[in-house]
Amino acid sequence: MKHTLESIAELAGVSRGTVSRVVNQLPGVKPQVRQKVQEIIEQTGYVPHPQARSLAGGATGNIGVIAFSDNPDYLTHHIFYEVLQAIQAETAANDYDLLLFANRSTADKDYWKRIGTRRKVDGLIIMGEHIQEEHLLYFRQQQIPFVLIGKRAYNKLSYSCVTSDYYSGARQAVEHLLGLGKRRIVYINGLPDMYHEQARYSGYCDALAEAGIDVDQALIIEGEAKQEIARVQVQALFERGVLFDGIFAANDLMAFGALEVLAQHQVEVPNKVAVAGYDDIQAAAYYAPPLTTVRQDKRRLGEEAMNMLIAILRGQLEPDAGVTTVIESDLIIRQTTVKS
Amino acid sequence: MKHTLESIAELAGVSRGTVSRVVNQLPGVKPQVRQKVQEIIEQTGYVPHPQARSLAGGATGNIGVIAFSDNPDYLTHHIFYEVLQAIQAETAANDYDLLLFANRSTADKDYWKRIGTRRKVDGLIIMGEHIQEEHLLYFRQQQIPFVLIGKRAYNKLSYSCVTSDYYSGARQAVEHLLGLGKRRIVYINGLPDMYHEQARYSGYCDALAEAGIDVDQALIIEGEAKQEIARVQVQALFERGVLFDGIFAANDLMAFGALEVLAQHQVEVPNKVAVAGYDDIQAAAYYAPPLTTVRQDKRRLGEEAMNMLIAILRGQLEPDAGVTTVIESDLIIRQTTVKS
DNA sequence: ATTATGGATTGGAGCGCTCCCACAATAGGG
DNA sequence: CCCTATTGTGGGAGCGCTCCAATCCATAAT
Repeated sequence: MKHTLESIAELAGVSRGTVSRVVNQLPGVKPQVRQKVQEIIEQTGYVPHPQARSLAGGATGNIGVIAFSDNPDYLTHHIFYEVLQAIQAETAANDYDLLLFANRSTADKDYWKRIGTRRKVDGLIIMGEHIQEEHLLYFRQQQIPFVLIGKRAYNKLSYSCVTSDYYSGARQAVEHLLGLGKRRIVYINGLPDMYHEQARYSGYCDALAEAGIDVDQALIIEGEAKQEIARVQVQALFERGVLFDGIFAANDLMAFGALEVLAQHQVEVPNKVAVAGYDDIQAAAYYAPPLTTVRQDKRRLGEEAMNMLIAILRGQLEPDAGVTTVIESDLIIRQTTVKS
Repeated sequence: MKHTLESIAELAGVSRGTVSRVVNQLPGVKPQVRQKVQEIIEQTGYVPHPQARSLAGGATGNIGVIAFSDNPDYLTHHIFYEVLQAIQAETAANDYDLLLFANRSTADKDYWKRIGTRRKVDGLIIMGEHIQEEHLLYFRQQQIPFVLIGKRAYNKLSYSCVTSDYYSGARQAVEHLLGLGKRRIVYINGLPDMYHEQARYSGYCDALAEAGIDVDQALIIEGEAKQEIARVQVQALFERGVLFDGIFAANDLMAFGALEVLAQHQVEVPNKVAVAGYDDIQAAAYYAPPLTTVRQDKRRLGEEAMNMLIAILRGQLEPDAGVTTVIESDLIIRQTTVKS
């Protein structure tokens, strides 16, 4: 039993237009008529046809999520899937459906453009490490409203985003290490050209500054944000004879890499060297020893991004308003810094 | 510059119908005409409007994935997100888009029905632990072709599915434990009413049988598939004074639970008791000691499911053909069974 | 009672496609 | 060279909706 606007209209003894107004909660319908129509809709279980609606110029009722990452295991990477999960829940709660895209620049170079050409979404949440200004300019030009998760600096672009407080997260971690009496704290950076790496680095520097310690560039490690790279680089520190008593890594896997090297050199953790990571991936709690790390609130990250996007879609927020919502992070103290 | 069938038709000097036939690769167009039209399409970058197409009775170009799970962290749970990732990649490669649904029966009870009423997908991949026959009957009745990941037994229903080989996975794990000389192997089951739990249990029994060992029901533990439950139940084994020298758990988290209790009782692993898990979640490799476990090939699970669904959508496979594709699993040997 | 006024309601046009039938062009057989 | 098969092509109808004049109907003001 398929119902359409027309069939509902007939049943209610009104016209198509009126039913449409009721369905879309638009003004200009007498309360009694609205009520009557609503009853019929309830009885029949009528649901508007999304494709027809969207073809006629309305919305699609879909939200897109795209992850820009060259990592084929993008979902596994960091905390994507936990954020995604929150977004999905929020999307469903707001009666939208969720389209999941993932762009690996290595494969189909222009994959991400299909979001524009196919026009299947009303709005977009953009995540990932490989977001380019080009991408955002395109979506803006295609008039697809978007919200970023994670902040970035661009020349020509003002956009809204949700980001966790990397500055304060890093600062908490480093202050914690300082509080343990550590003075020479290595910072294992990821790719330093990203906004959040800079924020973390500032947190690191400010924490040291407040403790009256100068930043020693010999303790700053940069490179790809991978476990293997961290391992090699911490090994190099040993070979160069650099002394240190603490390590703060920009993500948990890099902390694991550092811990492996420490174990190889039979350095006592946390007594000789204390280690803190970032992200609180599931494995962090299970690592031996369990890893002290900064936990991002992935659920809120996703929720706030959706709320912001919905505000934009409802016209309550300008698409290029450039609002930034910052989500606090918590330091989770485990045994790489404090003996249980 | 927006193009439509009509505008392309005009440019090519043919009719809408002809262009449509070219776009959809239908027969009945002279080669030269087809070529000509194809050129114009290429030049203009014309892309058919999916909503219009679908309204007019065509396909949506979307594949849905739904996870039935009461766990709010469904994506985190087991290996969902790794399978999802593979599905996404495969979907994109086949020029479909992916809609992600997640049903928690606790929240909106009829959430999953929107997939039927909204008709946004051409086909569905169904995952999760809480799939009911009712769900599948509904999708069948709504004529939405689907493929399951994981096998199940239903009365009235024949469906196609992709599942990993739980029987052989379990058997490999148990044979491995037997090979270490273990004789009294505990099996920590999840919810035993599921097909794959039964398959695993058969694998366990058959491995024992071949080694000439009788199954001792005192060694079989059942309950919810959670770390906490496993912990409590292994603790109970100690309290009851049950002797054992091996543990095979139906998932990694339960293996972790068991290992915690062993550590508390200062039981040497693997010498006194060897432990194997199932799934190979990321944390398994990082656990102390690293966990021997059965790795499911999540990528192939997703890929095969998509391939099967696409075959159905192309009419190459009957929706109710009842084909089962079995994906082998590998035993990953780590230090809970073999000292490094 | 009559007209202005503004909100409620109607229904046509059109979104871009697929489906399908009618018709045109071509090929084959006598 | 004409008549019939066959294949190729054109375009109307319609999918279910939104948008937008045009029209209708109350009510209040004259």
